[in-house]
Amino acid sequence: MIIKTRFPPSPTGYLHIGSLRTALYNYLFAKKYGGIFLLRIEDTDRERYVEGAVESLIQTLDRVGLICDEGPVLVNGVLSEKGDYGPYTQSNRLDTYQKYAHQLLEQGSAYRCFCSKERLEKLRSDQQLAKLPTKYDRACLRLDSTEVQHRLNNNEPFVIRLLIPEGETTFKDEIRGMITIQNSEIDDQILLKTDGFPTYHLAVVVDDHLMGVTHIIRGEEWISSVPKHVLLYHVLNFPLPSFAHLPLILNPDKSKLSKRQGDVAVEDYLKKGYLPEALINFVALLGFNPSGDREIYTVKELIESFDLTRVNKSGAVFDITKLNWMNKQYIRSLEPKRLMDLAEPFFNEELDFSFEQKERILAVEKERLTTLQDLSQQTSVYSAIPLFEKNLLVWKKADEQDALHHLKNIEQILQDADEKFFMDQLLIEEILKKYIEINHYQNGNVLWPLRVALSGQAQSAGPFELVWVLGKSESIKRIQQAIQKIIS
RNA sequence: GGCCUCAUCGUCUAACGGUUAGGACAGCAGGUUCUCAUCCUGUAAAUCGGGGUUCGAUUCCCCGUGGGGUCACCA
Repeated sequence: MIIKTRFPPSPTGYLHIGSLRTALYNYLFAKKYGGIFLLRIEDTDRERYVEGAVESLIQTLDRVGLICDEGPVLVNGVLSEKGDYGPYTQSNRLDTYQKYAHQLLEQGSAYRCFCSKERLEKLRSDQQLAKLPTKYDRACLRLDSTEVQHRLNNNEPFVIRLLIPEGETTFKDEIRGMITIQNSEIDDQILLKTDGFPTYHLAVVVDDHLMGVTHIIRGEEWISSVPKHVLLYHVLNFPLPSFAHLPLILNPDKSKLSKRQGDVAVEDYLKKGYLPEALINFVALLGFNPSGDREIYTVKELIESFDLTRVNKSGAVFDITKLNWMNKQYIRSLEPKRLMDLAEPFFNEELDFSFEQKERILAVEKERLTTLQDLSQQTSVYSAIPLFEKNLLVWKKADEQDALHHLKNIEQILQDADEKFFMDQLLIEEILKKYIEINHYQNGNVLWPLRVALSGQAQSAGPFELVWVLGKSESIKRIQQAIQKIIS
């Protein structure tokens, strides 16, 4: 049997962090067993329809590397599908759901309900007042067939409800074990709405079966509706898949992760300069741990070590400070080309750096970045030197004359150096350090004023790096300006 | 409130029923470095409570307590 997992988002226009983890775990599980990762669009709520949401969803999944094996794909920006079980968008499968809903009607496993929303709301509020469980009272189940026929002839709108039998329902969750619930606790779930669209419950069961899904891995918020689904599988005579419900990702106050308390959209984090790799790594470890004392894992390693039985049962707080740390790790260690691809959009366009300059700036500044967004603020120094007081040029253990002396000498060294010198950061360091060594100077006496002359800042990248990025003429120009500052 | 469910440092987590309860992030204190960022060292910090079972419970069972989820013609 081929393992098939699925990720069925409702297209709301953004990808929730929790959904990212759900998608990732589905992906990891499928890949680990050589299975199929399926993407399905669950858009049966037309009131929440968002134009272009599917496209942006697929793009986001693409950016974080969660490419589905089956389902909707974007080819040159145009939506199409791959796989033999389509369509993979539920709004294109209405006939299928209706067919099964009517089959259940004929079987006597479901019934029509003509109750208005108003009546249902009243019923619910009365039940709440009386502190009773809120359940449909099955008024329409008691309608005789001539009455039903009469209402149908009158074109009265109706929904189709699942008739929950007596007894209890037990199912196995791969993470939590056996769970049993009394059927009397379950409402006669609406399967087909008045508009002919299915509810989640019907659509998910029908689709998962028809599409050959073997493992359902999703958030814990679904656990209470599993019994309905199990009952549906039973009356539809479908074999049961495996269920695994993931613990929730939490706000710092331990409630379910929500807007209000920070960003929840993957797109927001990408926009802020968090790397896809970091996001994936971070989210993977929210609720799962391969074994022990490691934090950084490649996707390949995650696939190898993924194990549903090692997924935690309790919720995990989304801790941005740890994400920041991890993002920093990835920025510092990512392959330069990949990093540049990700970082380029974050350079301030007004600064107008050449690609080569960007490469050097990134090589230098990546040591100091928490997110790529920091790039826009931290790089202006390479474009123009900020204003600064001449006192800043003086090393704490020296004086103006000392600074002047060294700046002049280094200016001369740079003047005499050829272009090759400025191409090689290590060579720059070697030559300037030699100047310090042979004259028995202290590092600070030379490097502090040089660094300030080049950056205009008390805190910046090192002087060798600055010379390398700024190049010959700009470096010399800045040193000359500093010299003037002291003299005048 | 009913039902379901969960429970190790502030946070993410590790620990065949036997460990001085480990690691990471954040914190604090030092150190390296021209500054920043790194890096290094050290430090503080947890098994929710009560009963069992056992020679021995973080680990198994029960009861509390606390948290969370869910109770729509939303997914």
